[in-house]
Amino acid sequence: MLSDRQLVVFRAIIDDFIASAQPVGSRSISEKEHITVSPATIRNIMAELEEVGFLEKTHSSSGRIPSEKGYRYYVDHVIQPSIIQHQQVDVIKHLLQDGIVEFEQIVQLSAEVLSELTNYTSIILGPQMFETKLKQIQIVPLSKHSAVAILVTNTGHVEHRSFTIPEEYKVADLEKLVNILNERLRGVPIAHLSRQLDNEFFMMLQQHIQDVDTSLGYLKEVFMYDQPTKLYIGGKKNVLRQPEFHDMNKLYSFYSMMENEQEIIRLLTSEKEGIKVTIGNENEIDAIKDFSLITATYSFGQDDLGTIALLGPTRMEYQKVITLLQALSEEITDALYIFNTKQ
Amino acid sequence: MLSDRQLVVFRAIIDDFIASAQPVGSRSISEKEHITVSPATIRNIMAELEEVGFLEKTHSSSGRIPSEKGYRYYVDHVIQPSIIQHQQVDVIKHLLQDGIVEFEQIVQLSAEVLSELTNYTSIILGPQMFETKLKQIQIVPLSKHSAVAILVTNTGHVEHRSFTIPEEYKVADLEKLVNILNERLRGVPIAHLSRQLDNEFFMMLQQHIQDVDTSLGYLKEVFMYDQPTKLYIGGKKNVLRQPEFHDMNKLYSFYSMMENEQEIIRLLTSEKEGIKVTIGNENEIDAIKDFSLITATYSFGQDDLGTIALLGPTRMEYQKVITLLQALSEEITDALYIFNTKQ
DNA sequence: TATTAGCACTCAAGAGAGTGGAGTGCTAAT
DNA sequence: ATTAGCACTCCACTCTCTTGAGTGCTAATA
Repeated sequence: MLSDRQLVVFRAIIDDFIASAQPVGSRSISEKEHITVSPATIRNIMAELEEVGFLEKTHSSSGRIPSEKGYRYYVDHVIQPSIIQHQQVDVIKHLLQDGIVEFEQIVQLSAEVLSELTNYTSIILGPQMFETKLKQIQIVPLSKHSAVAILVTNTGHVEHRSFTIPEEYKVADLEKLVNILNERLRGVPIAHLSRQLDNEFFMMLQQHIQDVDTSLGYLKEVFMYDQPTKLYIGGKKNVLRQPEFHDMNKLYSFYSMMENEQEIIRLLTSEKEGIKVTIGNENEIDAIKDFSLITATYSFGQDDLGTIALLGPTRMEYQKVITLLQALSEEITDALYIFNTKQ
Repeated sequence: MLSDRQLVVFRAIIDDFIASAQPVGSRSISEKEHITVSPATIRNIMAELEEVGFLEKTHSSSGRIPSEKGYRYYVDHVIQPSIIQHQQVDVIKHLLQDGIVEFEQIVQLSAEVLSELTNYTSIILGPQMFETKLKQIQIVPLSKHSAVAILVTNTGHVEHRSFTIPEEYKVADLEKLVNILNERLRGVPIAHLSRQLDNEFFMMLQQHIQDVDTSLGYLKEVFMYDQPTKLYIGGKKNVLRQPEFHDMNKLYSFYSMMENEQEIIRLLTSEKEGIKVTIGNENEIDAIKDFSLITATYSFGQDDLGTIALLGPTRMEYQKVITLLQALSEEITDALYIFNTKQ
């Protein structure tokens, strides 16, 4: 689509703008080492690139800035699968391999490191536990009228919830119930728990315990929290370092969005594997229409996908960030695979 | 210290500035309903207030703004223990009483509501668990080489950590160990757990299990996480609404600090009960030398203190905020008391 | 035919100068 | 004691002017 000449200039302009955040003039491009033509020639090429919609001017006599369409082309066709940023990935590699203590710690730390390496905001979405299975249910009574239900998964994840024991119940009843549940529910995917409770067990339980309705109601409530997908965010402060966001309204809507976990989860939840780049107005959410979002998936077990993402200005270091995310997602997948099989 | 006249004017100026964030002129004060004197008289009084250091000018012919010393006097001597903001407290009261499901949810929600009611940033520090006691230890094996240790407190709090089982161990050994620990440690304050493990049990355990050193080492590691004091923050975006913070450097240092949980915890951890106000430079941490911090404590059980705090500009609605925090801390204390005794 | 030097043109951004207005302090009159 | 009145100060705004970095176009060049 673009001639070689155009491509060279286009890339130079994008790289320059990504670094400086300032409109790029023909002179500064012609002065670059690998470019030998005069500013006038650059201007002609720039005019061509503007013609196809890859560049824009901020005013009639200003330098050029890349358009969103330009970034899109850059990401899709210009970026080369480059040499992976070894030094950077290594930092995280060490984190992941050194001592895998707790999955959550790793992820939290990865998010922080990632945002420091890039100066953007990093978001990591914990895997959705489609494949995670119930290992054990336990109920620890705290007093006559309250108890904690604890739920352990095969991945070592622990969820818990305290609840009040209805008057008419006895601890013994609960224990009986838990025993039955443990026998029958062990190995059931977490995601199917509440459905399971509804279906097959209602009848069976009736044989053992009276007043099934209430007890089921309670248990369902305990297990129903719709699997809180955990979210780890690092470097929210980094938006403040970008000149394009030195604007209170943009900042406000950004930080508002960042306080709304549900929205972020919706934004990042992805079915497809691989890297996805959405640029500026391609984003559905208004608050980040000035941002670019790059997401990569990592796998957890065979079917579960988690997401790593970076959120920064449309003027983002796509090349660096994409290779970094790609490498990192593989690292995490590997680390989790080891983590999984060790168990 | 201040005459009645001075006090009336002083309060009027502070209230005006808190509302407008603009230097206050003599005319606008003299026009207030409850003030009958002329601007010239106000100017004289203003000069007196400036003399004692309660007011400042931004330049020689500007209106007055309160100094930090002025705010200090205002907080210490001018604010009246006012009618409690019933409507506002009621919102939270309902939250707390409606259905106490999970302590953490309540606190999280309180933080959000608090920041919305005030337009400042709210921080709630979970109680330090001096008084919280161990209810039960459980170990759920996940595989041959890994297990999760779960720790339930009498307050329904659950902590967990997964760990690798050393080669030479058998699950049976662990179970024996846990049984012993459960017998002997039940009721021990969480804070003393690891000390207890060190002292008395070493010898006793030796009788039952060989290779005590290693097992103790593992268990200590599991229980050692120095009780992560949980932090709930709401309304970080609200700083952006304050004109005095429309400055990237201030914002950056604020948000940087907000990403540093340890520092916040250190800032809020308090030994004394009651409300504490620190204004501007009274704060030790540079990042909030332009802020005022108001902290109130709530009690959890007999000895444990948690903290609720609000962070806003020095131009803060002290009166409203102080009464609100006071009321809220009582509500939380009450709610927790009920929560505790129910168990 | 592609390149480039040259030139006229545009526009943002910054510097000065001028103005209006909101504020002050001081003094003299009430 | 209070206040009207006045001179004064300084910010904030507007206007104009200048500068410089950029453009597009044209005509000359290789």
